[in-house]
Amino acid sequence: MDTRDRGRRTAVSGGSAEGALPGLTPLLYEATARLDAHFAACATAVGLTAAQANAVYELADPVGMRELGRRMCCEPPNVTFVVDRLEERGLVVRGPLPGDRRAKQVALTADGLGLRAELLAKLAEDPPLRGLGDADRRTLRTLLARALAESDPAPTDA
Amino acid sequence: MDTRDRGRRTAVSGGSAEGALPGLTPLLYEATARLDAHFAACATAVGLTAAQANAVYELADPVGMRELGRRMCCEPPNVTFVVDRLEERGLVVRGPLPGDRRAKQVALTADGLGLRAELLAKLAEDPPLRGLGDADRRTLRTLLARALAESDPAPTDA
DNA sequence: CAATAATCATTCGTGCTCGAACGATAGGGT
DNA sequence: ACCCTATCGTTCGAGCACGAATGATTATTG
Repeated sequence: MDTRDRGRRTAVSGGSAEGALPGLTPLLYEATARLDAHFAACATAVGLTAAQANAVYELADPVGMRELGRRMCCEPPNVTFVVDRLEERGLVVRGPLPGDRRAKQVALTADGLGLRAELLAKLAEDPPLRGLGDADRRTLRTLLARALAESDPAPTDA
Repeated sequence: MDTRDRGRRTAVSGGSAEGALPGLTPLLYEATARLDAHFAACATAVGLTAAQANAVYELADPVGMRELGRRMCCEPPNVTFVVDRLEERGLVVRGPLPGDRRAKQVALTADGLGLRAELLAKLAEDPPLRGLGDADRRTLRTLLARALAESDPAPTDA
C-alpha cells in the first residue's frame, strides 16, 4: 500500500541492541508504518501515489521547488520527479517565481485544488493512533522527546 | 545516510489529523529515522547498503529466498535483487534447498560470515535511544502497544 | 564594473521497492 | 496417471529517493 515500507528491520535494532527491553523498537516501526499506511491509503483513494499526495498536501499555496522540497522533506531531484508527474496529469503548473529568474513556482491547478480538498477530507476521516487518551498521548510525547533529546541527534548546524 | 528517508511527511499526519496534541507524529518519525540512521551508518561502515546489511543480518543460518523475504519484511523480487548484489560480491551463495527443487537456499560464505560479525559488532557499539531509564522505556512500550492495539491494524489474516 | 562564489532547477546514474506476469516444481483431486 | 491449483524464484516495468554534475541566474567581493 505504501510507497515502500522501508524494510522495517524491526528485529534488527530491536534485538540485541535494545538491552533488557525487547519489543520497543518494533513498536516504533509499527506506529510509523500505521501512519504511512493511512496516508498511502488516502492517497490511493484519490488516485495519487504517496509521494504525489505529499506534494499536493504541501501545496496549499504556490511555492518554489526548493521550498516544496523542504516541506516534503526530500531533495531537489525528487521534487522535480514528482512535480513532473503531477504536471503531466494537469494537477500543477510550473511558472516563473517573481523576483528570481532561476527559480520556478509550482501551483495547483483547479483540478489540483479539487483533488487536494478530496485528499484532506480522506485524511481527516479516520486518523490512526487514536487509541490513547489525552493524558497518555502527552506522556508518550514527553517520553519520546526525552529519548530523542538525550540521544545523539544530527548536528543542528552544519 | 539511509537508503532514503521515506519522505517523512511529519507535518502531514501530525497536522490536523492529530487533534489537540501536535508534535507526537513528528517525534515518532524522528525516532524511527534515528534507528534507521544508526543501522545505515553501521551498514556503510562495513561497506554495505542498508538493504544488503538487513539481508546479511537476517542470514544467521541458511534459509530459502521466501523465508529471507519474510525476515526482511519485503517482497520476493526485492530479495532476488539484494541477494544478487551480495552474491556478486561473494558474500552469499545460492544453493538447492533440500526437499523442494523449486526453492533455493541462501547461505553466507566465509567472507559473508566475517562481514556479518563486523556488522553485529558495529550495531552493538552505540545503540540509539538510550536516553531513557528502564522505567520510562517500559512506560513508552506500554503506551505504544496500547495505541496500536486500539487502532485499526492490518487484517491479521487475508 | 568584473571575477568569483553561491543558489536554483534539472539531468544522469545508481539503488531500493513493489505489482504483475512467467516458467518450474509441488500437491490435491479425480 | 492426469489435470488443476498453489507456491517458488525470477524478470519486467514503474515509481521513489539520493549524490554528483550541469547550465542558468543571483549575490558577493575585489
